[in-house]
Order: sequence, then structure tokens, then C-alpha cells
Amino acid sequence: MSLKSQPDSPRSTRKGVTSVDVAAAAGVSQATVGRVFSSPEKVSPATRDKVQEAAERLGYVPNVIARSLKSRRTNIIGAVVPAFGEYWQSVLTEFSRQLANQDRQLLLFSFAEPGDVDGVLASVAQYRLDGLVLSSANIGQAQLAQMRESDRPVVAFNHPAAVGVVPSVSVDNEAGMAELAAHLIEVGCRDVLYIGGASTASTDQSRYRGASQTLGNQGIACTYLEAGAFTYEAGYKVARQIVEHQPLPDAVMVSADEVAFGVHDGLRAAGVDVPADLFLTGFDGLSQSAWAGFDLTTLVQATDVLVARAIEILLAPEQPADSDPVSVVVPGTIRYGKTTGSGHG
Amino acid sequence: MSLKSQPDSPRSTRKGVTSVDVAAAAGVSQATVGRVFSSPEKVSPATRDKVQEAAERLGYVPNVIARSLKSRRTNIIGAVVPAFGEYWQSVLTEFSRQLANQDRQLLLFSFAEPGDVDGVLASVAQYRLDGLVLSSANIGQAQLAQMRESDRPVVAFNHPAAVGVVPSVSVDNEAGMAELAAHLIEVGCRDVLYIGGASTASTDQSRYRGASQTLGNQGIACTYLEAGAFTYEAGYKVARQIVEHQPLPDAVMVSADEVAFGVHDGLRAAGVDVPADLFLTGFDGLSQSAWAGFDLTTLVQATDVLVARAIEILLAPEQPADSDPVSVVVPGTIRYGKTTGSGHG
DNA sequence: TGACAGAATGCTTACGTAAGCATATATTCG
DNA sequence: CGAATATATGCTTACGTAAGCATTCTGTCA
Repeated sequence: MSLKSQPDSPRSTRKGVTSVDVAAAAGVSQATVGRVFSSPEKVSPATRDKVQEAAERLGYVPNVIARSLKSRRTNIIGAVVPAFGEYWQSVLTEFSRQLANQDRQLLLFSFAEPGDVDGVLASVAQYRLDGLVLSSANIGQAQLAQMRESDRPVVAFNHPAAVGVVPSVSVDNEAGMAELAAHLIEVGCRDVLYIGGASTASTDQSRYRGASQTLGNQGIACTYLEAGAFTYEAGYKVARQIVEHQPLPDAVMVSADEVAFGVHDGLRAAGVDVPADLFLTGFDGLSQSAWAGFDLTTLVQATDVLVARAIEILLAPEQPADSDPVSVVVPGTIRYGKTTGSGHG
Repeated sequence: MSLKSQPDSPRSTRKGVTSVDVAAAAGVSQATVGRVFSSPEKVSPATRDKVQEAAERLGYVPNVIARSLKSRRTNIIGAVVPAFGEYWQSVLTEFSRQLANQDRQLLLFSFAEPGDVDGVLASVAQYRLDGLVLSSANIGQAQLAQMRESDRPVVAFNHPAAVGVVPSVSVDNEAGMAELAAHLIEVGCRDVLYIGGASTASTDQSRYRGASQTLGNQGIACTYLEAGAFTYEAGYKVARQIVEHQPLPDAVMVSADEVAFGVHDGLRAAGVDVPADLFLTGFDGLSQSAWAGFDLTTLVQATDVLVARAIEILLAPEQPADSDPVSVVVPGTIRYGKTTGSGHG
């Protein structure tokens, strides 16, 4: 019942408790302590208990930094992604979730301006990561090639321009948008307007190609209009131009859900009703697309599958350096919403 | 003009180029190379150039792992956050952005189930991070106290229960919700229903307190109804219960925007119009709250300020261990939307 | 010109762990 | 019961860098 009753309390993460301290306390060598934590089967149950008890009492926590230096593995995967955008946020969350299941962590490298990419990549190189996820169409060919030169696993995520340069995983942008176009044709659209986010983005290009080819095969033109950014605001603004485009098209296809949300609301603000006056489709399958206020017809990316494939590639045993980089394409699935006339069910 | 013309190309991140290799190539000692990269002013311009040239030629990149081991600083901040939720995604993005501006990175520890927290915290301890952000109401008092014991800077983010236990930064939940309640009173509401996300969350409690006290002072009751989760779906479902609550209240206050979106859409699906039939308020100020489809009256958190304060606390020189942990409270600002009758401007 | 301050650089060690090899103890079989 | 085998543990070193101290070099002034 004394006042200060915890002389060396078993709290965790004590000052600088090392495996050497634990070894001394347990009366074994540092090597044995190390073994208890990395390959326990190599040590007898008796000593194992002894060491674990001492470790717990001292509050020993293995130092991952030192371990990484020695073992040359960090158990950390880096991700280079744009700082903004609902889509990237959802992808990141999924990566973090799945990596955590494999006792790995995600180190985030985000950038706000496309020009920052170089700086970010330089900073990335300093960390000896077990793998690197490159997203964002703002990473150029040269930069990708340079990453490929590095000796650690890299995977490009939803970055069509990276195919053939580095291993990549992507939804089937072209086929997905083609399917949406086919659906529009099926429901009777003959005059379609396409809203892109930024024409420089390789995803944007693939998606537009899918739409224009499918529509073109039926003799339907598909004008491309650029919103300027992959944001709600850009979509909202561009809606005004759509309205000026008289007569109104039968349908508007948008490169990305987030932009489509803006288009949807912008059209409504301008007195154009979806789906009564025209149909609307998106792409990505963000959770908000299913919200009752939108109920948007869109192509749902199987984010969990995409992420799982990407992680597989990163963690798989190294491939022969001169073989062509793998390229995994995952099909998406259409969600039919009321923006193309489907009853929302 | 030979075919293989790049015997040792200046590509970056070559195999295992170390400062020792650079030293040999430049004809200096390893220490000098180290100085060139950490305290360049201590080395003469001539050698500096020589070393930098050699480093570039060999593709030398300093090894942060080794540096961290020696210097005991990682330049990495950890964040323990729930895997889901628009709010947390936006907070994370902001942290990553601001940290990047200070040449620091964000290591993400997300968890899907509240029960995973213990495992995550154990995993966190292994990394000798420069600081740690603890979010989520799922981190209990005991766990917070334990973190406080560790010798590295910790800050609780929007976690009222943490105040006094660890340094914390938070929006003024109580005052914010009180302001919203005052606004409702002002516009004539006399019968208010409160929708919480999860009554166990300390943010939920603070916010409800703000609402019920302010309303109670005017003799207005404020029934608490629990949605069960901080999600759109939970809000959508609970809307049905609101409708059964005849006569309809004048207004519904919701603990969080994301839930409020669901309530909004759920009410509409049930034939109840906002704001014609009842008013609706949210909390957080998510970007979607400003979307035309919602135009939700809500309390906007100054996320950038909150994050900046949190980073300041983490990076500030250590405080005396026995002093009371600081607690920064940042006021929010109301955004008046059409869900409480304000013209959307 | 010799001595001395100051700058520039080199040498050595330590950060905490894991892997390789050497050694000590337990187990098995002829 | 002794040798061979297996099991358990200890000893030593290396991962790549930064900091402390020792050393060399440059220039300045008496």
C-alpha cells in the first residue's frame, strides 16, 4: 500500500529496452531472445517462457527499424497517390485493410500538385520499402521506367499508360465503358455526349475509347467535352455547357462517378431532369453512386479484387527481370440505376 | 557507338549503393559522404561537388532505415484510424498533405473491427515513430493511458474521452451542436429528434449534450435515437423509425453528416420532404454536405486547422511528463443550407 | 619562419537485430 | 556404454549511417 508502488511497472514500450536487456534479465544470450521473437520453434519451451516473462516484465518491444536494417525487409508498402478524390481515398482504405491482414503497413505518399511527383518519388526511394504502389495518371512514362529500374517490386494501379512498362493492375476501362455504351444503345439513346475529367489522364483516354468505338459502330457520334478535373465542382460547372448544347443529347456519359455527381446536380440546377430529360452514366462505382439521391448507373470496380491482385504482385517472388511485366485486367460490373431508367432495386 | 553503351548508368536506386561505395568512388571517407547529405555546410565546396557527382553517378540514395536506427528519428508519423468513414478519409488526407510539406510521412494503421485495436496498437509500438495520432472513439481509456506511458509524442484526434489523459485536439463538439440547436430554435423548431451514431462514442455523447442542454434550456425535449453506426446505411434505415414517430418532429439533428445523408434520403424515400416537412442538421462539414442534392446545414470542422494543431503538438519539444496534457479545442463554423430553410447561397 | 587557430577530413564506434558458425547438452542406437 | 546424431544455445559479425574524437591541412600573425 505504499504510495509509489510501481518501481518497474510492466508498462509497454519502456524507454529503451533492447533484446540485450531482456537477455540479461532472463539469463540467456541476445541471440536466444531474438530467436524467441522471430523463430520460436527453434528454442526450448522452458527458455521460451523464461524469455517471454522477462520481456513482458521489462516491456520489451522488438525494434522494427533495426530488424529491417538487418533483414532488408520493412514489411511496409508505399503508396503514391493523389491527395484528393473520393476514388483514391477508397482505394487507399482497401489497401490498408488488406495489408493489415498480412501484418504489413501502408506508408502514404500523397501529392497535391502533379508537379510534386518527382519530389515524392525521390523521397520514396529513401525508404527501403517492400513494395510500391503507383497510382495516378500524373506519373509519367519516364518516371515509371525509372521505378522499374529499382530493384524492388512495383505495381501500377489503374494506370493504363503503365502497361508494359511496369507490372500493373487495372479495371478494364475500355470494356467497362463499352458495356455502358451498349446499355445506352439498348435503351434507345442515339445522341450521346461524353464528359471527360482530364484528357491527359490515361484512364480518361481508355474510357473514352471504349465509349466512342462502341457508339461509333452503331453510327452514333460521341462528342468529347472536358470537365477539367476529376471533381464534383468540375462536373457541376460543365453541366451548364451541356445545357447550352441544344438539342439536349439523349445521354451523358461521364468518365468518373465523382464528376458525374456534379453533372447530375448541375443539370438539375439548370432545370434538366435526370432521367426524364436525359440519361446519365458514371464510372468507378463509388459508394455514393448507390445513394438514393443519385442512384447512378455506373461501372463498379471490384476494388477489393484489384487491390488483392496488386498486393499479390508486390509480394510474389521476384520475376525474371527481362520478362514482360505482367498486366492484370479485372472486369467491372455494371450497376443499373435510375439515371438510365432502371427501377432502383 | 557500341551497343551496350551504359556500363554503369546513372539510374536511381541502384542495387545496394551505400555511402561507403560513394566514398570509395569519390576518394573520400564514409564520414564525409554522410556529412554531405546531412550537414553540407561542414564540408568544403570542392569535396561536396566531388561527392555529389559520385553519388549521382552511382545512383546513391541515403538509407533512411539505417539513418533512423542511428539517429533515433524516423520522420514518420503513425495514425490509428477506423478503416471506414468519409470523415476519417478526409482527415487522413489532410494529415498526409501537411506532413508531406514538412518532409514527413504518414504510416497508416487502420482497423475494421473495434476489437482489432489492441492488435493494432501492439503493432504500432514496434515502429519507433516520431509521433502517433490516435483517432476513433474505439480506443479506450486504458489503452490511451498506456500510450501516454510510451515515451513518444501522442495526440488524440477528435476523441473527447481522451482529454486529460493524453494531449488532444478536437473540434468543439458540444458548442457546435449547441449552436446548431440554437439555430433550430431561432427558426421556430419546438420538437426535435436527435439521431446518434453510436451512443458509446464519446463524440456522440458530447454532441448530444450540446443539443439537449440548449434545447432543454428552452423547455424543448430532445429524444435520442441511435442509428447504430456512423454510416449512410444506418441513417437510411433509422429514417423509417423517424417517420413512425408521429406527429413528425419539427427537426432532426444528426450526430454526423454521413448518417445525415442517409436520413435525408431515407426520409425522402418514405415520402417526407426536407425541409418542407421537417428540418435536418448534420455535423462535420464533409464536402458532400455542400453538394446541391443535400445542401445540408451542418457544423463545418476546420480540418486543416485541427490537423495543423495536432502536428504542432506531435512535433513540439517534449513537455514535462507530469504536467497536464494539453487539450486544444477548435471551434467549428455553421454552414447554413436549405435543410433548415436557408436559401442555398 | 615557426607556432597556432580554425577548417576540413578521417577513424572508430554504436544504434538493435538476425544469420552463420561454433559449442554444449540431450537422445538414440549398435 | 560409447559414438553418432539431433537439439539447444552462445559467440561473432554485419546491416548503413551519424556522432565523437583524432588528425591533417590551410592560412595568419608575431
